[in-house]
Amino acid sequence: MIPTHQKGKAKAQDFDDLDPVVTYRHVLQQNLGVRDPLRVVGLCDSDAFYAACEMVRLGITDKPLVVLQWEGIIAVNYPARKFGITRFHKLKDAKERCKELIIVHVQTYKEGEAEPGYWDNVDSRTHKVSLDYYRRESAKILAMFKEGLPGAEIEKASIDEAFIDFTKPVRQVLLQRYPYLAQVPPDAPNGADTPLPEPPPIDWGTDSHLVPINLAETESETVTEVQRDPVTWHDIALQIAAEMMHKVRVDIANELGYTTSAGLARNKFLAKLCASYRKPYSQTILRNCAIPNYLKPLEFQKIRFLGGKLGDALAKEYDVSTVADLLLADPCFRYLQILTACLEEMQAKFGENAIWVYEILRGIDRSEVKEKPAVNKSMMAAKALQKPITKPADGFHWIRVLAAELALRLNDARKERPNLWPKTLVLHASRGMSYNETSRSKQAPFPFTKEVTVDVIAAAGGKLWKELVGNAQTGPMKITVLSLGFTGIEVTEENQQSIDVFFASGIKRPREDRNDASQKRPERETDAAALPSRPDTDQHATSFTCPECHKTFSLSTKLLSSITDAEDRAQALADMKNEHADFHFAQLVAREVEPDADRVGPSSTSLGSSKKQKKEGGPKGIEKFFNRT
DNA sequence: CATTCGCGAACT
DNA sequence: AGTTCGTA
Repeated sequence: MIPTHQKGKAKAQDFDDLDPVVTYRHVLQQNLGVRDPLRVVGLCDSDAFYAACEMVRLGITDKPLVVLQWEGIIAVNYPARKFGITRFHKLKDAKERCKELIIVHVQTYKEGEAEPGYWDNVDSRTHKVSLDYYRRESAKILAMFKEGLPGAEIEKASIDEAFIDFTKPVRQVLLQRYPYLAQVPPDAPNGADTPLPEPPPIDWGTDSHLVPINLAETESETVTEVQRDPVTWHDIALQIAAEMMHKVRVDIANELGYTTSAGLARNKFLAKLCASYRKPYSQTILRNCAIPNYLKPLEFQKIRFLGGKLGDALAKEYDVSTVADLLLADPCFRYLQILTACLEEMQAKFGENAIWVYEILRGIDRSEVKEKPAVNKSMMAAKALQKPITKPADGFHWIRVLAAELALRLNDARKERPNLWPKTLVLHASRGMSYNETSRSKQAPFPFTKEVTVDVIAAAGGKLWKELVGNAQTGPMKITVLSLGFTGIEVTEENQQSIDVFFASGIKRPREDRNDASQKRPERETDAAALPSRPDTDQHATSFTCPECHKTFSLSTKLLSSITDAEDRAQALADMKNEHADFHFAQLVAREVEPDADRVGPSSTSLGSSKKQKKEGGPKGIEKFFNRT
C-alpha cells in the first residue's frame, strides 16, 4: 500500500534506514560489504591542490598564489581567495585585486626538451603543459594513506582526492574498546541476532565538525547542543574513523605540507558531499540522523554524478533544483513501489540511473570503495592547438613533443614496475572541440622494448599520423586537438625473455620447432642478438635487434598466439623490421621538416646514419614514407 | 559562464 | 578498431 504524500514537504519515510538495528551478528560478521550497518566511508581531498603543490615546492606558506595554464588561472590558494580571486578570472583582474599575487605557470615541455620544467616565458604555440609534478605529489599523499591506514580500502578518485573505507579497521578498534560486543551474552533473547546494548555516551572531540541535525541550529552552537540525538553504534563507528582520518591528515600536513579536507559518512556520496562542509583543513562528520535535513535543501546538482548530463536532464524534466523538490516532483521518486511499477517509463527518461537516483535522494549509495590497480590502463598526452595544424610538419612536431612526455612518464612508471608494457599506441586528432566536429583516431600494436624512447614512440606515432591524415581526403587539415597515448598497459610477469613460456602455456609451436624441440634454442638476449647474423634463414625468430639503434623488438604476444605457421611468423617479423626501418625514416623526415625538434635525440650513432640515409635516399624515401599503406 | 588536460568505459 | 560519452 502506498502512503499518500504530504504536499510541500519530503516525508520522514523518505529516509527510512537511518537507524538500522545492529545485532551481534552484524558486528561479528566480516563480509557485509556495502550492507554493513556500521559501514564508514571517508573522502579526503587536498585543498587547492595544484596551488598547494607550488607552495610546497617554493617554500611559500601564507602568501596569495595562483597557478596559471597559459592565460587562464587553474588554481587559487586560500590566501588569494581572500582577495576574491577565482578560477576563470583573467590574470589581469587577479593582479589588480592583489598586488602581491604570486603567479606560477605549470610545468611545460619546451619543444624537444626531454623533461618538463618551469620556464620563464611559456608559449602555448611551442610548449605543452605537464601535470607530472602534481601526479607525483598526489602519489606521495596516496602512499601515506595506505601506510597510515592499514586494513582500510582506499580508492584514488582523482588527482587530489581519495575514498577510504574505514569499516574494517574501525570494527577492530570497536571490538577492542568495547570487548563485550564480541560476546553474545548467554541471556540474549535471540542469540546472535539480538540487538546490541545501548551505546555509551560519545565524545565527539574537537577535531571534526558535525553537520547539524536541525537546520535552525547553527555552527555557533556548541557540539553538544547541536548533537542531541541519541547516540548510535554507527555514530561511534564514525567517531573512530574520524580519529583515524584526522591522524593521517595531520601526518600528511606535517610530512608533506599539504592541508586536506575530509568528510566521514556512511557511504561514498555523502562522504564526498560533507567533505566540503568546511574548508580548508578541516573534516566533517555526517551522522545518519543528520542526513535528511542536510540533503533536503541541497541542490541536487551538487551531488556526485548529478553535476553533469543526468542532473541537467532531471532539472529540465521537473524544473526543480533541490533534493526535496525532486522527491516531490515525481511519484516514481517517492516510493519504490511506484518506481518499480513505472520503471519502464523512468528508464526511458533516465536509463538505468532511475533506481540509483531514487536511492541517492534518500542518502543511500551502494557503490563500493574499490582500490584501483597500481598502474593506469592508459596513459595519454594531449595538446590543444588554438591555431589549428595545417601542415604535416606541425603534426610530426607535436607528435614528438607528446612522445617525449609519454616516454618520460612510462619510464618513470617502470622504475616502480619494470616489465610495464603498453600494448597499443593511439593517435587521436580532432577538429573543433566545442562541438562534435570530426574526430578520428588510429591505433597500432606497440612493440615490447626494454627501452622505450622518444624516437620509438614518435616514429610509431608518425606512422599513425600518416595513416590518419592520409586517409582523410578532406582537403586541408585543421586539427585543433592532437593526442597520443598508450592503452592496454600491463605488467608482464615475464617479458619477451620468456617467449618459450607462451608456447609452454598451450600456444602451438611451429611444426619445425616442435619436431626438434630438444634442439636447444638460443636464450633471451642472445636470441635477439644472434638474429641479425642469419636474418633470413631463422624461421623461429620472434625478435630482432636493430643494427642501427641496437634496440630489441619482439613480436607481440597477441601476434604470437595467432600465428602458428613459422613462415607467416617470419613474415610478420620481416614486416616489423620494415616498420622499424620506417621508424628511423619517419624520425628523419620529422627532423627535416622541423629542424628545431631534434633536441630529444636518439644516440648519436642513430643520428649519424640517419643523416647519411637522408642524403642518399631523400626524396624517394619521403615518397615511400608517405605513400606506403 | 568557461579551458585544457586526462582517464575509463560504453557503444558500434 | 575506432568513436563517443561522462567525469574530474
